[in-house]
Amino acid sequence: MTDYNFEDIETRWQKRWADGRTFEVTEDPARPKFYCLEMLPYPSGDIHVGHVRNYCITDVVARYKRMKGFNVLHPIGWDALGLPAENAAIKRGIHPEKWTRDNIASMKRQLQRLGFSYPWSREVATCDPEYYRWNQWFFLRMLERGIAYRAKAAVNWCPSCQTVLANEQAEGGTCWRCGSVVEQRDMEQWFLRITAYQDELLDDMAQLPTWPDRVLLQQKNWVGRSPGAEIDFAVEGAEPIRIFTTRVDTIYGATFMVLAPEHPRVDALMAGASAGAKAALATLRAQDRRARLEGQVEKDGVFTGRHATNPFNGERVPIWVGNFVLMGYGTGAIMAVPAHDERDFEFARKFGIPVRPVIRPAAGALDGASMAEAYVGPGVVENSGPFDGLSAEEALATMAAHAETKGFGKATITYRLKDWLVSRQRYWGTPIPVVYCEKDGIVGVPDAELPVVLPKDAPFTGEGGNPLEKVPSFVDARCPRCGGPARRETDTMDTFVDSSWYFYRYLSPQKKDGPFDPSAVRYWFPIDLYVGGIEHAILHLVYSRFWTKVMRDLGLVTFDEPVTRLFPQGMVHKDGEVMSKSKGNTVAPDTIIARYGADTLRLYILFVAPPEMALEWQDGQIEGPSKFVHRVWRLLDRHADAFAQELRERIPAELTPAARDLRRKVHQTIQRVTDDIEGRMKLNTAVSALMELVNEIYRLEPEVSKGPMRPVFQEALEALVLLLAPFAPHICEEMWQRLGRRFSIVDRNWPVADASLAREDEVELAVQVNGKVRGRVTVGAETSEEEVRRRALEDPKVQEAVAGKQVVKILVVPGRLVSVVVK
RNA sequence: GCGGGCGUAGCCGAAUUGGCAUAGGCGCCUGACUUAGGAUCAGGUGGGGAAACCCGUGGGGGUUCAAGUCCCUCCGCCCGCACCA
Repeated sequence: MTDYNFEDIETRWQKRWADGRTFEVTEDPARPKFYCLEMLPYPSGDIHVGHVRNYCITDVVARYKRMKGFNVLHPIGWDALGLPAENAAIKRGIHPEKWTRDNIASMKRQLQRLGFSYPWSREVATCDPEYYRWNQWFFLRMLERGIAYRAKAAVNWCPSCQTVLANEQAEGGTCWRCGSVVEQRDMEQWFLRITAYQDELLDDMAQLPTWPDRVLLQQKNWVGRSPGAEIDFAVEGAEPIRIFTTRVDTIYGATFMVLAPEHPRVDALMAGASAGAKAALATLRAQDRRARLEGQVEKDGVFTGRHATNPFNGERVPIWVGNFVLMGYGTGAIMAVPAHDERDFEFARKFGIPVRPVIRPAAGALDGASMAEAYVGPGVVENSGPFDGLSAEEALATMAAHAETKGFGKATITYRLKDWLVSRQRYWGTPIPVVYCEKDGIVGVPDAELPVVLPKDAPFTGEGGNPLEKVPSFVDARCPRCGGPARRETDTMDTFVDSSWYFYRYLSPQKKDGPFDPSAVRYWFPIDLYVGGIEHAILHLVYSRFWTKVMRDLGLVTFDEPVTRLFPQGMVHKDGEVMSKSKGNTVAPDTIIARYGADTLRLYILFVAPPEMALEWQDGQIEGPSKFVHRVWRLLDRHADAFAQELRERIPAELTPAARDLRRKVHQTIQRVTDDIEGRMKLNTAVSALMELVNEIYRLEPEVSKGPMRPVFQEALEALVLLLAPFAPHICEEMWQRLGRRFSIVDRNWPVADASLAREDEVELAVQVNGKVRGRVTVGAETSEEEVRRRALEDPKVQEAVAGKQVVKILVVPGRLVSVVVK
């Protein structure tokens, strides 16, 4: 007997895989392909358990698919640009590149230590100039088409990260990376016109039927499509003010108008207002923006002293400024219909503004003076001149059309989605490839001069400002058009640009004359499975969809969506909290591997919870999978070498009951493990099934491992090793070899279940009388329903329960139970 | 507040379509082997009860021969969204 020396076994096979280039793949039209993708890690320094979970899931699927005969692409890379590297440079004086490369090297060792089946020749690091040159190339293509543009806008500024952020990276008014409250600043910045694709982002969800609803719902909410109308309200002695509403059907009930405090017309309208009113306005403007955005501030407002005219009924309505109206949405101005909008109602009651119902609910008329809350349900339009009698729904279209005919409005659609702000005032990102020429303005760097490379000698002082600005050799440039002096753009790109298309680069990572090889894309795309954290639902997963659509319009790909199946894995918790560096509750995979081995860690992570659910890390729980691996080791260690020496014999036609039991369990397990991986990815129950198989082999080992039934035992051991291989690949390679089989198990055919062998010969049926189990009968699997019924009623316990009563009916659920109803 | 998900032994979790609740694992108990065991092997392990039986999937109600699963209602936890006109 030999000890299970996992360290020796694992390092030996990892080396063998590397030396044999086992997981390298090329396009092979003769075989079906499977593109198995995981979200690439940021090289922070350590692989954490969350990564391990993500990559264990994909590795099982990748190895399984390969054993099934698929040509599997399962690559990995590094999301290697970003702020932490630069902060390390400031704090510790290490260059971001060195910091990043060192981290990549140690994390790569950690991944290899886990035995993941990566084709390392395809490894991509986004900080490589040969990678980010294609960011620049895409940017120039977008610039040519007006998808990339520079504009002044109110943007989110993170004072801690010292850079601007995109809208979705400042959700809730806080920075996605550091959590600081962001400030609003008016700045000129670079944007990508994602809003040009907003309808497609919604409509193409129809092509993503296997994406989880919650992800699609989040994306849908984020795009925030609201059909409505824009209406111009005339203002006495000034230009009209345009409002946006989704309820134009209620416009006859508008009793006031409200502008956002930041609305550009407010100052002029209030020029003649009292000092008190101006002070009130200043108070509104000083309110915390984040709190305002989240509705945590009590509604407040100030009357401007001016009036507007409702174009539908010519009525004069007072113009207010209110803190609940946001400049960033619609036109920053609303018509307020307190009778039919909760917010307007609250405001109107606070300031004593009249409430006039114009929708009549089925339950009866409303009274504006006494109603306790706004009525927002359906009904019939009333008090609305020529539109009376229409349903509210009909009125929406009719009244918008009316406004358009009369020239004071039109039907429109407003979106919450804003263009993607991609410029960052930091060093460790992709330089935006443009120069500013005094004569020619903004000029793109010619393709031939790409990549624009980050200078190595930038000063990292941490004193604010982008280090690139302090590198004259970088900033001073020539205009490609006129040859005159020009200033190079020092902003760099959002790192979400890098991750928007990295999965194309894996296909041809060395390609010099383009971002990827189109024929490789035709072979490998779309991605068959994409596993990663759900926190990217509205960030990376929206940007990636957008990027592919842009690439399609550039003629680079022919499809609309890059990912067929998205599988967000659950988080890893410890002590009831998300495991994270900042919480200080992390578990280092290295420590676990040193103590238990990579195979055990992999099994534990997959076994302890279903992949989509939160996993609560509990130290003791790993003992189960650890014992299991040892049990497998001892079992194979007892028998493998002998089988390797023997001639392979056929399984006898006649089996002993024990051999029959074992064969049945083997084929049932093949069926279960295959179904569990294939369908709902229930990898936890797949591991359970393997544990059951091992328990059964142990139970039957004394009877089946010797004598004429020995080939059945051999079949069981080989099936076990094959089925376990995707989960615990090292020990299975070892055992496959010990069984006298050839390297490598990754190419072995996945076993096929024989349904006739898996079927039970006999089944025990529970017999219920009026819903209670009163007896049991064991019958052959093929017994007729008639016979089952008869046998059920023969059972003495059942007879007792039925005695003296009338049998109303008998239901037989094949293979399950018999239900007798009496009265 | 709105939307979605979840709630099963002491703990992590199983349970195709409604069909014997608690598979598998942890922990615990007993035994075997042992100088020893935090190793291994075997057995046991929802609650009550001497037993027959009864009760049990967050609480309450309903549909059904049959409910963890379907319906209503309440409670708790988690995740999204949240003054978006």
